[in-house]
Amino acid sequence: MGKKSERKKQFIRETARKVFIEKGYKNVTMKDVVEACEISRGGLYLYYGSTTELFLDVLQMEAQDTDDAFSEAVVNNASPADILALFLQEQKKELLRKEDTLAVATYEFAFDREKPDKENYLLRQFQEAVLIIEHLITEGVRVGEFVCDDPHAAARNIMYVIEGLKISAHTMGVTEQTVDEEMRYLMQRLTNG
Amino acid sequence: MGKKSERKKQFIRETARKVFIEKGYKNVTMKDVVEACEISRGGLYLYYGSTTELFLDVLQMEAQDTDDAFSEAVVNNASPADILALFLQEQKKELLRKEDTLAVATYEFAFDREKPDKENYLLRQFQEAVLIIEHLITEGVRVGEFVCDDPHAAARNIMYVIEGLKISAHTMGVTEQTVDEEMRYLMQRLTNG
DNA sequence: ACAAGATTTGACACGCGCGTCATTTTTCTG
DNA sequence: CAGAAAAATGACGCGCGTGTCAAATCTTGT
Repeated sequence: MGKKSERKKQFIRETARKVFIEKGYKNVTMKDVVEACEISRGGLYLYYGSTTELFLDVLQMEAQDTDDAFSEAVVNNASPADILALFLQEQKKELLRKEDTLAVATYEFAFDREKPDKENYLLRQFQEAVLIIEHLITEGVRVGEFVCDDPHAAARNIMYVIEGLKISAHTMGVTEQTVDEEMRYLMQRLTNG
Repeated sequence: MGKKSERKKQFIRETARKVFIEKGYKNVTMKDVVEACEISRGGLYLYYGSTTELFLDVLQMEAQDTDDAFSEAVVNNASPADILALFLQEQKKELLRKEDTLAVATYEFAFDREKPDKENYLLRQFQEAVLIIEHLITEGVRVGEFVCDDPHAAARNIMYVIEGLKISAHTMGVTEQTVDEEMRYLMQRLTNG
């Protein structure tokens, strides 16, 4: 495996990502990927043995990226309230972006029940986010920006709301206004008490 | 179509429901249903032309049932706080029942459908629930049980949390304790202010 | 330039799910 | 009870997705 091979594998991964975004998880066939990549059937199997294998690799790449984004957000040391507001804005953008997200594919994948929970991408993301928010709230309380008895519960609550909004966005449709109202409600509760 | 036919159709519907619960939506084939019903392939096609048609019928039956359950809950005129607590308990039971629910199949189905929002089962359920909760909160405020500035926002918030818990239960796993804590958090916010 | 090695191709065989329909079985009716 | 009508059967043809592999093509080293 030279760097040539690695580059091609990366190309396939990135192309497949677009396919998963467009068609979800279950609807994607090797043929779809082959055509999107403009390579041969056998060529694809040289790198990935199944759509599942491919999707796992795409997810891992995605996790890498979003982890970087998280780190970047944490580095900025504005006030906790500002950072939290920014975080909510990011989430809003993400969950309203129906045409350019792996969310549906990821859910579909998670629904498939016969596989190890070891690599549970969703859970990991969720727990990470809870930790970050909890930390923000605790800081906010310390500097007097927030009022909150139980930062952990509050953080988890916020994440459940976001999960709810996310799944709602992809199953029943959610307007930008609704999301705004919900986000405002979340912030307001922290600032009021 | 005599009543005999109708009875058989009902039998197929109920049997198919179990299959959808067990295998989700996308993984169900006509063969699965045929085998579960112990009828012939052609026999099934006499009643349903596709798994989609079948699932829609199952959903409709399900909606009928839960609507009845809702009505029943509303009839009881205990105090708003009690009714809300009861409602949350019901939701908890429902979302922890991983092995006996159409939730996953319904999500999978919702992911597929692009156009007909007309028959959006999830949205309808959600909006109905918001209305009920909003009403409960308003009543609760009136009799002094609850403190809440914006019952509509609060109600919607509760439902988003429940949605978040629901999807979490089926994708990352949620313990009973977690759900309890979350429910308590929701109630507490209404009683404190 | 040439051969050995590495890479890529796409035709192929296989399995599966679908929807049909000629045939058989059951039920109805006079 | 016979004949008609209705209901049920399951074998069949079709399309599609899968994974493979011998052959073709491209890359190296000399």
